Amino acid sequence: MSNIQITLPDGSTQSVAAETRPIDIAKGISPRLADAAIAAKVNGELFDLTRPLEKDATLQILTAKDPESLEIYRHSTAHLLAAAVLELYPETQLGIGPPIENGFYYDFDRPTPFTPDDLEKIEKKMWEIQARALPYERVLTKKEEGLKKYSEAWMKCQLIDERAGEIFTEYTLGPKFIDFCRGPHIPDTSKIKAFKLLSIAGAYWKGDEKNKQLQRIYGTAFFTPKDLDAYLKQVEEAKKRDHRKLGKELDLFSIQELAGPGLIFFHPKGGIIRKLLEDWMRDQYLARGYSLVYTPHVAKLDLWKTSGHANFYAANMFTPIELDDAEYQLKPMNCPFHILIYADRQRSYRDLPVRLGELGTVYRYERSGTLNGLFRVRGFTQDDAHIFCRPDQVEEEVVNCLQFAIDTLAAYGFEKYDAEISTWDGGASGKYDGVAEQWEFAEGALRRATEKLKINAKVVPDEAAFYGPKIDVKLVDAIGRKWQLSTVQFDFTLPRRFGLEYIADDGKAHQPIMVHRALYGSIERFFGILIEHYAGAFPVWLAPIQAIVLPITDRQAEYGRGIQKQLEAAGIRSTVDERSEKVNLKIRDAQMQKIPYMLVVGDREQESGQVAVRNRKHADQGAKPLADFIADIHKLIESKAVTE
RNA sequence: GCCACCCUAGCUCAGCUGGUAGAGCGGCUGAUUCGUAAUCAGCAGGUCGCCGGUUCAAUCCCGGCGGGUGGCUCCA
Repeated sequence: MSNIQITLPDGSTQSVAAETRPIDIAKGISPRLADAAIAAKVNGELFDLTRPLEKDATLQILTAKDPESLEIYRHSTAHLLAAAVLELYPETQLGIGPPIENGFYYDFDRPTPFTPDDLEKIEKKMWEIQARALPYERVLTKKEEGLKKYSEAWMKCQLIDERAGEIFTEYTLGPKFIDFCRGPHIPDTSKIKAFKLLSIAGAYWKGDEKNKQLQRIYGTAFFTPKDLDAYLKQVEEAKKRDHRKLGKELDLFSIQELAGPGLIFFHPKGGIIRKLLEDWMRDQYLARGYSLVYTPHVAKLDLWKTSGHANFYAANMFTPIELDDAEYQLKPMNCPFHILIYADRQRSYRDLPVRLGELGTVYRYERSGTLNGLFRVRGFTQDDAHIFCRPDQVEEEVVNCLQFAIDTLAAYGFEKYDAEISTWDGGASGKYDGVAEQWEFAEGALRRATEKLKINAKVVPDEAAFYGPKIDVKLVDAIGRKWQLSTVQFDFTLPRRFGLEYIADDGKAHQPIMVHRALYGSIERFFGILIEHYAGAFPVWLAPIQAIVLPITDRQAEYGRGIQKQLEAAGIRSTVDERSEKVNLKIRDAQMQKIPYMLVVGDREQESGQVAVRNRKHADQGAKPLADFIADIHKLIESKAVTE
């Protein structure tokens, strides 16, 4: 047998017998490396540690430190899950079982659904198999043979049929489990140290609801129990911040069964926050050259036929309302209304850009299963604006929109964000409206705008809306979750459908470029994100109650009321807690309501004419004259500070 | 919409294999007047989501409907 040359990452080379396995080389380097090894990278391709090396190659041994490792490890854990399911329920058919962002899942087809009790049983069985240190073995099978061998396994046949080459790889785990899989995997189950099955869900085969619905088991896995624990704690933390929970506890909003799902009621405390969000946005509109408009909530169905929504958006609209003269449609979008305003008079190139902004409430029929608190609702208000401009103005408009989006994020305390440009498929599928020239022009404008603003934007091909390319901004919240927020989208379709035009300097009519943009996205959703980002402890300028006066005994009640009157006069949202309760209790309640400032007043303060300031985050701040406190809090409010 | 699970006092939840319900918090009343995260006592409060079925008897078992949670799908 001839020797092959293996080059390691440090540049050193070794000559080894062909068919040597990466794990052998790792052992040769150090037993500890062999022990820590998860997989190998051979000429840039991921390899099992036990897959023989056939020719000269560069070799990297992957350990838990390498980013690819966790995915491989989770993928292997998914196989372990499937093997356990097969041992317990041999009649089960296997779907797919990939690693995902925070773990893995495996899809199964079986006549009876899994129960939460099954999850426990399966987990136990997984540990049993884990203890056997079963190897993950790579098997090569011919396509023909495979199809014959698995003729009774319908999902496997489909996968082999669609994806397999002439020879495909399978991985076995113990006597029963074998799966069509590209790999690679960890050497054996003893490497798996920490995992947990999390939930059961229905999922359609290949994600298509026309297909059979399978049973999906979600789980997660980490290299150490400590990491798993940390992850589960983070999930707990996210639960504590759940805006639905906080919305109830802080009395911000509700959804009323009698009124219908997906429809939001803003309570007084949520209402004041909404008012502030709206004011901020309207002020920004006016400061940035937008015009404010107001449009109706319904319009004749004919409008939606002209816009095309009655056709392609029908599934997401409330059904039309029959009146005596015509059918009316609750609006799912603001665009056609803004277009009507644009088209209501003749426009000169000198009038452009026309920027029409509105906080427009729209109603969309979302399937009941997709509704989710404030995040996905059936009635919501978009901070929607449409810009109609000349081609030579496009780039500046896009830059301004993106700058506006970034300023919005900063104003609410979001420091990190991602951007994504969604482009078309080059016209290959024919599913996109407009011509190549338009797409290239618009996509170029988006790209140049991100370069100019030094925004790192990922380009995602074939993800655009059918009517034009777009850029989406995703924020990263306090606990690292990403939320899709702002969007800037070109629209090649509506200007054409409505015959929009302006008279250019050549005296001829031209079609304006139309840009949709929403920065909060939806006020409801943005509110929900804010609740979770701040865990309900809103910045002082947004806090529904900014200060609460806490008299220690009834003797200071009147003094306390006087303080509150002065706060009110200074424009500070405040209350007094006059209950005959201990100050400890009042503080506890105020803390739980996340009120930024508690002004404790006892005999001492009354005599000196001061207030003892307690901050919700920094506790006791000592006594000071009320005027000083008012000056301090005014500074925070005026600067819209996100810390205090 | 589909799959699984859930719905018991205002809130959070307990209630064994069917025998018409409990706690804590909250509310009300009274006592207490207290210095930086829960003072004590008493009282009130529920056709156990709704409709139907099985049963001598249903919060519990079965079916339908409504609402919610986690997913699938979609997106603001």
